[in-house]
Amino acid sequence: MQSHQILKEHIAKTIALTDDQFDYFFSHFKSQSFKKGQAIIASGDTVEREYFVLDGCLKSFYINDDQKMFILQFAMPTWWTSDYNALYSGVKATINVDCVTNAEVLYISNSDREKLCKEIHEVEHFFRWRTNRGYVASQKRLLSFMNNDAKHRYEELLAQYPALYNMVPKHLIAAYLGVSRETLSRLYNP
Amino acid sequence: MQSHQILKEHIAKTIALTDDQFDYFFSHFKSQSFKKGQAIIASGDTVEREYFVLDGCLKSFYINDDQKMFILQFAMPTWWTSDYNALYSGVKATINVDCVTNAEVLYISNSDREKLCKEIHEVEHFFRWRTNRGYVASQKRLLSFMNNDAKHRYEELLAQYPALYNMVPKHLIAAYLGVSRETLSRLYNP
DNA sequence: CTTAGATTGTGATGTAGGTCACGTAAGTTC
DNA sequence: GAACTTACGTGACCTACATCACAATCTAAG
Repeated sequence: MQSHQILKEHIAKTIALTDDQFDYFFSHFKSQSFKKGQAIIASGDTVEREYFVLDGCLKSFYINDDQKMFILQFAMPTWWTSDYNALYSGVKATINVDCVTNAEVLYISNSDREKLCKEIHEVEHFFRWRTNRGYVASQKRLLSFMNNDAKHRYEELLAQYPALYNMVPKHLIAAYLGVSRETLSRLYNP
Repeated sequence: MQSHQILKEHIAKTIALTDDQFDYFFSHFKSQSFKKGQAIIASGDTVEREYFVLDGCLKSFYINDDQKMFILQFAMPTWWTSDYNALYSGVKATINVDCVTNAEVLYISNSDREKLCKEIHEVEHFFRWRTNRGYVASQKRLLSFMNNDAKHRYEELLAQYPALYNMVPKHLIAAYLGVSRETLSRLYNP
């Protein structure tokens, strides 16, 4: 499927744009291919773009002072990702984004998104709802962290993304769950 | 200060409305007083409104099956709160909101907010940015949970809201940090 | 084929924080 | 001002998970 069509169907779930409007909207995106392991945003970068995944899987993650990795999000097809704090506030990136698998993405610059939001009211509506959903999801995950143990969170994750199990190495799943890879290993090999 | 003025100054930080536009916007809000301890949203409710705090302090929290409380947010003056999952999706509340102190709030219905967002492009922009900031804050808190121990999170909280220390009982701070009140007590009485 | 790097399992041991139990002090209510 | 309730501290013990160490596969590059 064409990237044009993938994005169009994704947008159409939230707002109704005419074909001309969508073509104009789409003209602000560029596509790019990445290889497995390749970095898209590195800590310290100036972040100017956000990414829409067409194919493959990205991860956004934080590396702490002890070089330990914490994964905020796996971005699958039709997911958006970036270091939003850096993108919105203009500060340097503290979050990294790279490729778990080979990946195809569309990207749009922060300024083009803002321009489109201003020009087309419906587009602003779309981005408001996208963030609304992200906010609710983020609060749910926070609650799960406070409330549930690692085993419970692991089952939750697999229920939500069965594909992940055979797609990404276990130490990345551990980094998403916030446990050590050893503990994760013991969870399903008791 | 009048509630009209408090909301006006809050909104003006993000968007520019004419006086007439703001008056129209404001006409969709109603004010309400609550006593300390009073419930605003209870788990199981249908949620139709979101709340803007004028004075006092609210908390939004989750109660798990063991009757253990987890605080998502303390809402201070000029903060917004609700069960956003319930509000946006029309499902029953799973989050509770009540008053840590006596409180004055403004509230607006979900349908009036959506109507205003449609009628006034700038208003939609305001709510998009409000959620953007909330999303970034929520991700930061999630990272802090994964990365830092309870003592670190406690110091972070006090740095961010020094007022809380003398305003809310310690067991609520513990419920925000995701530790038991005993552990919190031992953190600052070593 | 061969070597180097990932990936995963598993034992031994350490620790942050939970739970239970009890005591004290400070508000509240009648 | 007595009777309750809420807030807070603290000791004893328990548990989930981290860390360290080592072995076994598996994969990819030369």
